[in-house]
Amino acid sequence: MVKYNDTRLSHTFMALSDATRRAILARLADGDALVTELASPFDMSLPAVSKHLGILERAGLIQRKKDGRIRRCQLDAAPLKEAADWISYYKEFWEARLDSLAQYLDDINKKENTDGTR
Amino acid sequence: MVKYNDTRLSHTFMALSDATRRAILARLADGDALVTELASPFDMSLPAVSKHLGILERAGLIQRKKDGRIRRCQLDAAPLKEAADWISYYKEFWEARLDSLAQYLDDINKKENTDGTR
DNA sequence: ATTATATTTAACCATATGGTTAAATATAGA
DNA sequence: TCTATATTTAACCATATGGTTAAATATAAT
Repeated sequence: MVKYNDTRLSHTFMALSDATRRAILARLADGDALVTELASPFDMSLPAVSKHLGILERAGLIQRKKDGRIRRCQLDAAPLKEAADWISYYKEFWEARLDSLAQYLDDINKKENTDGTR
Repeated sequence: MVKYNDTRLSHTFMALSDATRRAILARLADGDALVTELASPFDMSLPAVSKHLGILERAGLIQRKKDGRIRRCQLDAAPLKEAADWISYYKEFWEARLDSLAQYLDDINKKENTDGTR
C-alpha cells in the first residue's frame, strides 16, 4: 500500500488548480527563468506572480535560488510524481469507462451492418 | 499537441486538493454510495459533506442520481484521465531527477568500493 | 553616494473554501 | 395524514486565493 503525505498532496493539487501556475510550470519545463521572465506573458502585477510562485514553492514544485539581485526559478517535478501515482490508482476506472464506450460503439457498428439499413 | 480545457482541469485539481474529497473518491472506487454513507467516516456535518460533493460534481468526478429520497453517488474517473495526461507531460523531469539520484548513489557506491575504505 | 533593477512585503479588497447550525424540501412509511 | 428519513439550502463565520497599489529590501551599476 502506497502511503501519501496528505498535506503535500493537497498543496500539490492546489498549486495545479490555477491556469497561471500551470503555465508557469510549462514555461519552467523549457528551462530555468527569472521572476520577471515568468511574469512577462501575464497581464498581472509582479506581486501577483510572486504569490503564485510562493504557492508553487510551498508544494515543492519550484525552487527559487537567489543569485545576486535576481532569483532563478527552477522546476522540481518530484511532487508531480506523487500526484501521478495517486491518480494512477483510478486508471482502471477511466479505462473501464472507455472500454464500455468502445464496446457501445462497436455494438452500434455491428447493428448497422446487420439490420439491413444502408 | 493535446488540448486541455483549462476550467475543467482547474476544477479537477481543485477538487483533488482536499483530503476529505480524496477520501470520498477512494470510497466511491469501492462502489456507489449514499450521501449519508459517504459522510459517516468523517467528523463533519452533513451539509459540509454535501458541499464537498458539490465540488466533486462540478469537476465531473462524481454524479448524484436521485433515487426516491436518497441520492446515489457514483464515481466518474474521466476527469482524472485528463489530469493524468496533463501531469504525464512532466514525467521526463521527475524521471531525469530520479535517474541522476540513482547515478549519484551509483557513483558513491563505486567510490566506496575503490577508494580503499572499508 | 546615488540611482536603477529585481523582487518581496504590507495593506487592502473581493470572492471562494470549509466549516457550523437552523430551516426547507422531498419522499417513504405508519 | 402525520411522522420519520435523506439531503439540500440559507445564513453565518473564519481563513485562503487571487488580485491590486505602495513601500521596503537588496543588489548592481554609475
